[in-house]
Amino acid sequence: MLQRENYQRIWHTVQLIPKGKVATYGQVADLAGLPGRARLVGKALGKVPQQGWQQSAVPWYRVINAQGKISFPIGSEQFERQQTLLQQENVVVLGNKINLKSHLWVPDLDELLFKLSF
DNA sequence: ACCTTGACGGTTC
DNA sequence: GGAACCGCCAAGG
Repeated sequence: MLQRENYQRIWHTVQLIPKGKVATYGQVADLAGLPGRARLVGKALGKVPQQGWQQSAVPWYRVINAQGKISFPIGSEQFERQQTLLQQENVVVLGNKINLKSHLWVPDLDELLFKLSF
């Protein structure tokens, strides 16, 4: 299917997010060559193979929303899990606020040119 | 085939 | 800041 191709692009892109950094859904969508389709990123992440809470090849937890917040209801199990995983990488999460100024991933030219050719 | 539901985001007020 | 609105589109009912 074609949408499977989109998911692959998204997963591939998410894998490039370095440890200790985060990216937004919209940013990932853009980098994956799917501008304007941030919601699709959320969907794709929910369908990551091995979708359990154990470590997957795709660091889904490094993706947050444009407001710098975790997109799960505060207090939910998923919220806690994501927060924990982020904090394990020294990403500061205070009151569901992440400082994008210091933690947002800014891909360098090398990555844009060679790792993502969409 | 129609309707609803999202791990969203930008614009506007 | 925050809330309302709209655009987005794959899945599931």
